[in-house]
Amino acid sequence: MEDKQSFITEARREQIIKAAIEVLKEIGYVNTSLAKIARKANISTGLISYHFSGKEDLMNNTLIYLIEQEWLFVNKRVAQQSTWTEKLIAFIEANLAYQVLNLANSIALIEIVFNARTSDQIPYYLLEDDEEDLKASLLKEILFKGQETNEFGGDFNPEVVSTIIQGAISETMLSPQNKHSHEEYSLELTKGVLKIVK
Amino acid sequence: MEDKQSFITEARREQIIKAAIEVLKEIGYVNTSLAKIARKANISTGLISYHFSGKEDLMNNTLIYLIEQEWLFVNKRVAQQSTWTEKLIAFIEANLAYQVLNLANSIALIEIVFNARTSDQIPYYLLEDDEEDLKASLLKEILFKGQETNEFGGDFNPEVVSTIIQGAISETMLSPQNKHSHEEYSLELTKGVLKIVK
DNA sequence: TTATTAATTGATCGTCCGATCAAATTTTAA
DNA sequence: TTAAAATTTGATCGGACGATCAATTAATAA
Repeated sequence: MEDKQSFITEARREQIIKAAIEVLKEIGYVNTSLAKIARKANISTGLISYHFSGKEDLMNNTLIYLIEQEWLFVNKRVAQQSTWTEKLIAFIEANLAYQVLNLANSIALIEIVFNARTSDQIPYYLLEDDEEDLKASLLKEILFKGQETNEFGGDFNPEVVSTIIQGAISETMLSPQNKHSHEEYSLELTKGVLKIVK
Repeated sequence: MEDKQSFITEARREQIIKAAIEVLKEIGYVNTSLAKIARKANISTGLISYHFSGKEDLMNNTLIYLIEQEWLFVNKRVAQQSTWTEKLIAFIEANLAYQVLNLANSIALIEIVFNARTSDQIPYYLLEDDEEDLKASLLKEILFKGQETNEFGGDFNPEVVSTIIQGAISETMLSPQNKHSHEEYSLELTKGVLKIVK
């Protein structure tokens, strides 16, 4: 039946995507080829072209997969909290935790974001997402609502603070801080953010 | 004479590097080739190989050039200030200003950092620099000294705050904030940072 | 001026890539 | 069981790449 077929196809597509993530992590976007992804997945090169319309399509689907995985993880933890302060802390901690727990995913995400481009050749990292980026929207919502309900102070710009927080989270991945552990960084970051919003 | 020769060579090398920066900005690292750089510089492909040992060598030299340009700009502005608070604000504002004034340089820097790799295949963005990164060292010094001299408060970790600031600066490039101008962002960011360190 | 060295060209080589497709295999439906 | 459809293989194609190098031109020094 269709269900079974689409199930097989879906499983194969996920297998290919996971192989792509591994290869991206190991050798980076520049050196990643369909042949190497096929070898990693123990399938033939042609099979990738059968399930994806080309390299670009595979990379786009891998990006979507990675963004969704991250979103599911972060959103789950945030949703468990009730106050905006708790949600804000959960957001930061969940992001940092995800990076540690899913290093390959985080690296693959970076490799794609900084190399893949839209059909009009604009790199994803210079794209103005806003509406499409669920994670960024969630963070902005937390900051806005926390301010509206007077749980946070009024002396900060939610848009700007949102960027600061996202930057601080991203930067952690890029600069391996030996001096302090991840827990320590998480603690210090939330402390600093609370100083800004409270 | 040697001086004249090395002067010509140096001029040619800089011409090639500047062409590389333009091409990197326009089409990204993945699509950048020596042939395209040569065409941009109106020279033959072989000439690039004459002045650089290969593509990798050219990219490494371009990276060094870009880092130095940024460093000269930022350090100059910071050095003009006397107090650590002034230096900290100058550091942030100079970084943001450089990105706006030298967009091509900033984009080319990103393209290289996220794609070029060391001889042992470690991507630069996962490298633990610390000592070599003058800009990062300067920021840490400002935070440390400001704390030592009690110009800043003691309730923050300089290493962590350094990462937060660098992340916030980098993130500005990546998320074009339409809502607020660069000046506004600069103002809000320094305000937030001062809340953390004061 | 002339011999030597430096700088530059552009054609060419081998390699790897993404994409294609006829053939083989497996799965599904009748 | 059998015909049809879906899945998978692996060889092959044209193209772009980085690198090389003999040949040419320009600059320098004697």
